[in-house]
Amino acid sequence: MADTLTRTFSALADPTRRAMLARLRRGEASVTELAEPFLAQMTLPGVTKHLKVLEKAGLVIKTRDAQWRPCHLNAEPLRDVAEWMDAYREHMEASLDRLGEYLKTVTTHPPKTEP
Amino acid sequence: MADTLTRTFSALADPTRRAMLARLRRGEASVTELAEPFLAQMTLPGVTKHLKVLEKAGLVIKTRDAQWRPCHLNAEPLRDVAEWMDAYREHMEASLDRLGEYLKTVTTHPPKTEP
DNA sequence: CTCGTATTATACCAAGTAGCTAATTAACCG
DNA sequence: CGGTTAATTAGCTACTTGGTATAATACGAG
Repeated sequence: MADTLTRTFSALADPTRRAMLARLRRGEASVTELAEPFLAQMTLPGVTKHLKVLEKAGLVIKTRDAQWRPCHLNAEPLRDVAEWMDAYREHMEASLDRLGEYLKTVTTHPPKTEP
Repeated sequence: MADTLTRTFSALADPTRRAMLARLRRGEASVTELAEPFLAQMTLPGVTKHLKVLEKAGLVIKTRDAQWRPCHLNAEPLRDVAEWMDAYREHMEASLDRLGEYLKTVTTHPPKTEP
């Protein structure tokens, strides 16, 4: 279909999927566990579809335990993204400069948690 | 339409658009200059459409100079991506470990050029 | 084996995206 | 003004995506 980077980026281009990844950061979860926070807005098959996108991108690995499919995070594809972004590091800093020199006095930006 | 992160990720989820960004890393370019490497596979209006996606994501800023529209890179949205990825840094390292300890002996991976 | 729960697969629809060609706007140059 | 270049818009087709509902499969408990 497409190259790894494209698959990874398009998998990440959805708030639901990013939220699912954020959930998996806290540990393994079955499909229903994973789906639970979204069932108000979406049906289970909908969640499964999103999950499949993440799986194809290699961001999620599904194992088997009886009738459950415990899913866990695989951040390996994100390393390719990080590598790709490396080429833009200086441009990011440049855009920072453009935003204002005063930001430079604060040498580090505090880590934030993803919504 | 969608949140910033989603727009950014989906803008990046296309090899042509990533190549356009890579070109802009080397400096400003007009639309035709930007389009030139792709005209074998794509028409100019096609390029314009991609450019508009990048523009809406804020990754490209278009200015005016007579009948030319010089485009330049704006890496600022990428900082949001970098920030988002920060939360997965430890998982990336963990996935590295899982892939095999032998990879750790090769401390650096050779830099690649983006297609 | 049968029932209930967990999960996946199939079929379908609405909406969005990517590409094309052709036509249009905008700005320059003579 | 008329011609040329740069870039965009419009209108079309084909494909993909996100969602639904419904059916099918898999497993554990009785």
